[in-house]
Amino acid sequence: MGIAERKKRHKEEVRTSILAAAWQLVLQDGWQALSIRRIAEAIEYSVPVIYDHFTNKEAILLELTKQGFRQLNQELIRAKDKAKSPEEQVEAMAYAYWKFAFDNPAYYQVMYGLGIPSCETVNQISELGTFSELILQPIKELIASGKLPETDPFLKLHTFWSMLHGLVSINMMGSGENKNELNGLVLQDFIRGFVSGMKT
Amino acid sequence: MGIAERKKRHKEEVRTSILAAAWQLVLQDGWQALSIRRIAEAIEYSVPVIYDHFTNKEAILLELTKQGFRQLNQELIRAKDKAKSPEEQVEAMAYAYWKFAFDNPAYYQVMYGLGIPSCETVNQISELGTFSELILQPIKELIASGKLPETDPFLKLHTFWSMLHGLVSINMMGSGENKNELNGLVLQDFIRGFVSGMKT
DNA sequence: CTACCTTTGCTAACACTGTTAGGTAATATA
DNA sequence: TATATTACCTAACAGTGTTAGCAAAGGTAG
Repeated sequence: MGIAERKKRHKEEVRTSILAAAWQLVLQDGWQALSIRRIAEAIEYSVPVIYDHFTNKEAILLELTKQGFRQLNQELIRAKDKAKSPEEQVEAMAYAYWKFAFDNPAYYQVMYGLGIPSCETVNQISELGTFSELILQPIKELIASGKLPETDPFLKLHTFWSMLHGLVSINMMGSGENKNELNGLVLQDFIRGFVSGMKT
Repeated sequence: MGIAERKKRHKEEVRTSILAAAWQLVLQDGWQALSIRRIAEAIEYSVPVIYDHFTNKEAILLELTKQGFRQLNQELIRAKDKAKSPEEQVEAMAYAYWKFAFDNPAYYQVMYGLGIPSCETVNQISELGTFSELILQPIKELIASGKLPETDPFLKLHTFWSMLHGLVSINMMGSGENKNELNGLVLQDFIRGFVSGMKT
């Protein structure tokens, strides 16, 4: 039954080519220029073929969102592994998160801004679980070693993530000039306020 | 020359009716359901009339964004006037910002998420100036009274705004269940970390 | 090898979207 | 009363996401 496998493999190839084409189009011309017809043209198939692989345009965006979180998680793991103490791990992950966002603005845009993340779509991103636990671990260690006041680790994670996202989000739309001046400082200010606030 | 004035007044009426209709449509069916044709139908005019008042659909969104900031500014002023010390003012404004966002999610969505705030559009929102100065003032007072280390007030404003936006943004998409539990706590955690961090 | 059936892929359409060209009828000015 | 302006509309263009229905190729069974 190698035939069925070959077909399945080919179908998989088309699927990934759809995602690759979509991603390339986004990198070239931005999210607003992404359309089903353009994807179809890029992969040299007709439009309905895309709907054999994805039920929606939103499903394609969802998949790209997952890709984004997978890559972000990898960067976070890499940063975390380099650091030793939980304090340094949290700090390094904050920097890595920030760096990922500004290195891959297109990813960051679809992971948040676009897709209009409703409750339903958010729950479909299993990668968010890995993301959470990645940050949760050093926070729990800090609590266990008594370096954090008696707070809910989920609450701390939530605060950490929220603030970091806010920093990235606001700084990404910043008005050209004073942007470069503040960019680095703002992150340092956050690190000082949140992360090193846990060391005491 | 009362005729020209009457015409001008009427034109103004149509303009505001466009904005009112757009806003009502958004409140009813969400941003995704807002279209020029639906607005035209609601105000009982043909489609091109709308383009006599707004060059774009984006221009309508921009105007609604400004409305949102105007209302937010009002709430901030109200909160600030109730408080006495600069510390309490900053704290009260954080609460007011949070409350505004969750009382008017549609406004908050267009002010940030939608419109894809680029550098150009952001610069067109003059209300952002008022917003900034509103928060900047108590921060500067804190610096002047020596309660803050020698930092750039703009940097502190930036951090304050960013974190607050992040909190709101992440908590708005939260997954139903643990949302209600954390909502209040997260803001308190922020206040404790940022505002009371300035008191020392 | 032929008949059948499933899969694969396409054309063409539907119902929308934002935007605009061009014409008509009403209104105010000379 | 003639003219110019304004107000407004119909109709179209070019694009969007999505789907119904059909043709052809592929593999399967008699």
